[in-house]
Amino acid sequence: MKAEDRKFFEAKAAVLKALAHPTRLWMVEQLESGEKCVCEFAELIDADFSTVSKHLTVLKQAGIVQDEKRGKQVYYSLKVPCVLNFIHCVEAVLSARALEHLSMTGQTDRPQIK
Amino acid sequence: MKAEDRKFFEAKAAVLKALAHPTRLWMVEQLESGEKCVCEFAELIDADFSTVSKHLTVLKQAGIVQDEKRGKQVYYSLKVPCVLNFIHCVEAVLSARALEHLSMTGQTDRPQIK
DNA sequence: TGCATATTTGGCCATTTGTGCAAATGAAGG
DNA sequence: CCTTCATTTGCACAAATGGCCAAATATGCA
Repeated sequence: MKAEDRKFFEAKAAVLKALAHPTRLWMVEQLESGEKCVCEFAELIDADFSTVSKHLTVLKQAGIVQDEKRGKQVYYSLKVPCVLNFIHCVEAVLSARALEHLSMTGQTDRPQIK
Repeated sequence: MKAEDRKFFEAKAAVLKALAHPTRLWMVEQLESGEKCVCEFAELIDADFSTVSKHLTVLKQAGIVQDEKRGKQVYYSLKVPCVLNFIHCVEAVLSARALEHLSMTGQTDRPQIK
């Protein structure tokens, strides 16, 4: 594999890595309905402000969200909405896996997406 | 956030995490053109067999690829082809970021990417 | 059988990641 | 200027990850 190709794969992997955390994934989905400030996120999940802030920084560095300071608050919003599409594909992976498991465990339900 | 929701986000994040590595991402893209055995991957990149094998195991656990043993070799193939679509979205994120860098280093105002 | 080939597994170690706490920054309004 | 509120940054530490080596496992063939 060429060095430039490697760079490209590293860059793409970095974007996926930013999304590959339950809290950050949740944040991205929250942003589907519009911008939110850090305090709103912190209120919805039970985590330290600094933790929330750091997760948002990771998403921002990856180029997935953008921030805007208005007054005392910082508002985050989706910068590349198509990320939502592929989260649906991730759900397809889970469904495929669930089907397999189903036939093994007999489970019939699965958490709902809102 | 409810416990079941958290589980769901953890599951989705786990799938993304499996893809969030340059080597594994490369492997998935290689599979676009059809199944490959472990030795083919090991040959194409310069890595230990055990390393290649472990990466493939991660992808398999995530439900992204499937394996089939035929003779002495184990062939891996894509199980959920739609993952390829969202890799394209990842590239869109990179493009947006590249545009932004351009405008930051250039003389004009920064255009908003939506 | 026994041997060669293909792949997986286990151990070990360096590096990265996630988290909370405490301290620092920055804006708004007395 | 001083205080307050919202957010970020630095620090420390536990946990997870990636990589290689060596050993184990599995398959096909002589």
